[in-house]
Amino acid sequence: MDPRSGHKPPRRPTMVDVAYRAGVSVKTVSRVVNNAPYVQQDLIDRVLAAVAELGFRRNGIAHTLRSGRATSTIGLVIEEIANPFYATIAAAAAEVARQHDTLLITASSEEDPDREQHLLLDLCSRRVDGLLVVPASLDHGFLRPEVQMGLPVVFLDRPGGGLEADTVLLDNRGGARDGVRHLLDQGHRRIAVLFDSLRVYTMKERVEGAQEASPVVVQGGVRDPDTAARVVGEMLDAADPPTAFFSTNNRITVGIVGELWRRGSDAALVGFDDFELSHLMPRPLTVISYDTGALGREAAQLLFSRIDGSRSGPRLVTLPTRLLQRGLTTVVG
Amino acid sequence: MDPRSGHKPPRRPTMVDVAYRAGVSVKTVSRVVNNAPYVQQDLIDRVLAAVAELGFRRNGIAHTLRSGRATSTIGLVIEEIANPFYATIAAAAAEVARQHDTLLITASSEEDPDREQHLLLDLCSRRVDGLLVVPASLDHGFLRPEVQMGLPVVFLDRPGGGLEADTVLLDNRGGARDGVRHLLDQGHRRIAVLFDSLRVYTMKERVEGAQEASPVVVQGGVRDPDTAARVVGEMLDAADPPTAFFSTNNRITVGIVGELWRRGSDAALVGFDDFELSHLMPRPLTVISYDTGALGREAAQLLFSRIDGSRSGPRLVTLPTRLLQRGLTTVVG
DNA sequence: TTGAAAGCGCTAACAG
DNA sequence: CTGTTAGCGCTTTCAA
Repeated sequence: MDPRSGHKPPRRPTMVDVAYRAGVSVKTVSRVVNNAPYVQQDLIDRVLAAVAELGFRRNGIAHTLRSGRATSTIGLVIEEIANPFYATIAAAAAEVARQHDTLLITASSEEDPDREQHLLLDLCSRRVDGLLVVPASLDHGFLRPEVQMGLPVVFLDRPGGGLEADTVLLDNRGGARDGVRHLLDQGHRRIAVLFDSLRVYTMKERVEGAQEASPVVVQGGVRDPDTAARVVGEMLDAADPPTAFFSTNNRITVGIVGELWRRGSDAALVGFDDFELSHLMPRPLTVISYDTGALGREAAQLLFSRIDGSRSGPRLVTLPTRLLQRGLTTVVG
Repeated sequence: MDPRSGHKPPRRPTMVDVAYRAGVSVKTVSRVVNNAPYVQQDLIDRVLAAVAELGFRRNGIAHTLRSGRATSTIGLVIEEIANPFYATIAAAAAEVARQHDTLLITASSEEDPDREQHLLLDLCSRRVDGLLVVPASLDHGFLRPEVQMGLPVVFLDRPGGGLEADTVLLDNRGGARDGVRHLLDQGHRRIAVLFDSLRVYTMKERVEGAQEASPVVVQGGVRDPDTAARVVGEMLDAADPPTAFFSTNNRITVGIVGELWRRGSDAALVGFDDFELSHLMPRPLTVISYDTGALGREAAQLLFSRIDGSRSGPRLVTLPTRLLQRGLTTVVG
């Protein structure tokens, strides 16, 4: 590019530039910029004028490096930002962070352990003040050096592996148990439980919770609503069909709702997770609900208590679930 | 605290520590850590061993300050992280960022112009490489110095004010026009348009687009589903009721669906925004759909093209909408 | 191929 | 109250 082409020099003004322009020392500029006390109004005015004229803005990088203070940034590693569950967690964490004048870097692991590790270590390099992690892998030992040097880590939704750290979980097992008991109370004895994979912590807990309540028919590999619909169809067409279904997540629940509605079936349905518009589903259902925001909030609060210096042993918080009636009570068709 | 209480010194090892331990110079450590060429394998091994033993991790703050390179961070300021619309935008932006080895700081303005300004300037201090902004205020002139010094800014969903910058919008006006025309084609002549506030850019565009297609009855102040339901009830109970409703966002749409269902009304409904589970709504409806992810993706791609040096004039991208049939086709009741 | 010295922009610790 | 000096941890010269 032609250096004479009139582009403003892309170099940002520094405190030295401001000091020169205002005719004061750099330290005075620093004091004014940081609202330090004991500066003459006269100098304050001159500095602020120079700041405005030059378009100066403190370089937070240099500030953080020199002062050794916190970056006022925390990291959140989740599976998928667009998923409403994680989005709600992120929003709650961001709000707690804001109360501590801290910003949130959110990144998706996409369930990939390598990616999770890469992201977490990158965040460590950036010297975040703390880490909120929905584990995608079973081993987080690679974080141990960082934790030993004072980096607080909180796991949420699932326990982390190979690292002692605060953890916030849902009562998956208890919720599932309650859900199946609810069906038993209504007289159901043939109950089918649909789940995706037992390798996912929450799913395993939920299936086991269901089994604690009653012997049930379990069916895995249900990874999306369409599969759920197909599986329900097959079960209802088979001999001695289930009179009730228990779903272990809301994607499965939605698939079941659709299929039961299409068939005009009156089979009962209890599903883990509430979801938006569940009250407008075309048939009644019961959901196992919980406070997703609380998950993020509790985790973030725990994190900041550590950042603020709390040194007690690792804490485990388990959040309760509750049953709610959902769906339109007039049957469609 | 007792200094002898066995806590590991919270001081992180630096390249100096690693160099000392490996018996090499700091510069060699730097070379190894950064995978620079021309280092003897022997030294590489010793340095890596020392790195592992000490739990060294490069201080990204110092790296960024000294090298003057990008922070590999971009900022996204939206209204509300938990809202699926913004969550989808954030996910798309994060994915594009990832392709550029960049992390995303997401912050909510909560529609508060002061908070928006504070957040944006904070992000500038942190020397993010670029800014993605869903405007909450009408004037972003305060960003001009930063933009002049080379900070790329892209507005999305709404135009920014007082600042020339790339912008990515939806075709709100055209979508609304198409929606109302769809109702006209079906023979409807008494069409009610429900909206929240004309001070919101997208809402104003949508209402005006509807009016471009046909004279309609407009009703503002509809800020949530319950209000929408109440308003619909009042309209249907009045003399000469509308035969069709046009909703300007999905919250209003959901409220209308519920009320029409409760009344068993066969009034037609077209709503701006598609939404999750719209296909399971207990009555037919038509939605004006668009690719929310594309909004975030286009904006982020535009941002990175600027970060990578593109210097053409400000660009405006408008994304298309399309009509889709939703809802269960058997009427509930 | 390796190292010594300087310095990124800022603030801590002094001295005045 | 204000200024000078040194240095955060790293990378960029530039010698060796």
